Amino acid sequence: MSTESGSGPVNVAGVLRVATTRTMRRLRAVGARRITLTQLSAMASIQAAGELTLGELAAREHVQPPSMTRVITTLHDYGLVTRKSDPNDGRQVLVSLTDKGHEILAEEARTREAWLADQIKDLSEEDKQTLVEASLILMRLIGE
Amino acid sequence: MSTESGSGPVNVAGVLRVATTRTMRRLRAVGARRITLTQLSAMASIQAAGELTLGELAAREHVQPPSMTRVITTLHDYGLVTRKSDPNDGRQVLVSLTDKGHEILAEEARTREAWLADQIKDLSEEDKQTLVEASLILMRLIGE
DNA sequence: TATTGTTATACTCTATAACTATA
DNA sequence: TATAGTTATAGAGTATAACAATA
Repeated sequence: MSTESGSGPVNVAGVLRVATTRTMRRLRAVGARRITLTQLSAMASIQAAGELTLGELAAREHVQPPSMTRVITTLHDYGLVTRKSDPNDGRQVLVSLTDKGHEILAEEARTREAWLADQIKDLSEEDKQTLVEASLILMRLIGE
Repeated sequence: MSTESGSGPVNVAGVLRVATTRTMRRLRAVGARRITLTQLSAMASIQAAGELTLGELAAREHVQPPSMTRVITTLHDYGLVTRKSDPNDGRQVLVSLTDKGHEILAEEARTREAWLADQIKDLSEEDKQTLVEASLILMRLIGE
């Protein structure tokens, strides 16, 4: 967990934790106020899958089913997702995006990331590459 | 905001947002259940400063004063921080860690980061370095 | 009057436990 | 009886608006 560098051993986990915590706070604070980060993330997963059960979605997002029920209920109230019973197994609920959901997802993703993208745009190509690589390492690390 | 690479332009902000969101979820979920990430982060800032006002602390943590009041109230209830009026300006509240606070901070930081550190330990030195560099770029980007 | 912090209020995110419906 | 999802409940984290105390 320690990496030697110019100034001695580095607590990688600690540095990463602080950076992640503060980046999340900023991303939340900067939000467009219509769709939350959690909802956006869920919608992105639904879009990627096309259609999937609530349980699968909860697993992919690493949250418990009751948490996902809430997210989906809100998105359904907004008219952004559809829910229907699986014809083969009435216990399961199949979730997908509505047309409006696809539109809003694209629009929100742009708006939501505008601030971050704006900070990033002046970075060197090398720094951008570092951020992308670190993101990929993280996704691998946390199992997604 | 786009970085050309082998497979075309990359949405750096988007990739980073997803990675950050999921890493935070994992870090919260893995927590030791006594002290939260927010409290831990506040305590680390207090320790770094030695003693500081509630307002300064809120600014460093990028939260509003009422949010920090809550965090400090909880930590005070736990006996981990002291609050006293600034003798030179009765409006201000000076916050510092108690002995127990220092102990718990050290212990919690270890426990809390253990999971992440465990994932990280098998990475190549190069990947570790990438995570550290990305963290530093992020901290610079979000203004801390 | 301006500043610092607190209280009141509200909303999101998340979890666990208990319940319902279906298999 | 086992599984998928929902409802009930609770606590953390955060914000804005209104207030109190001090300068």
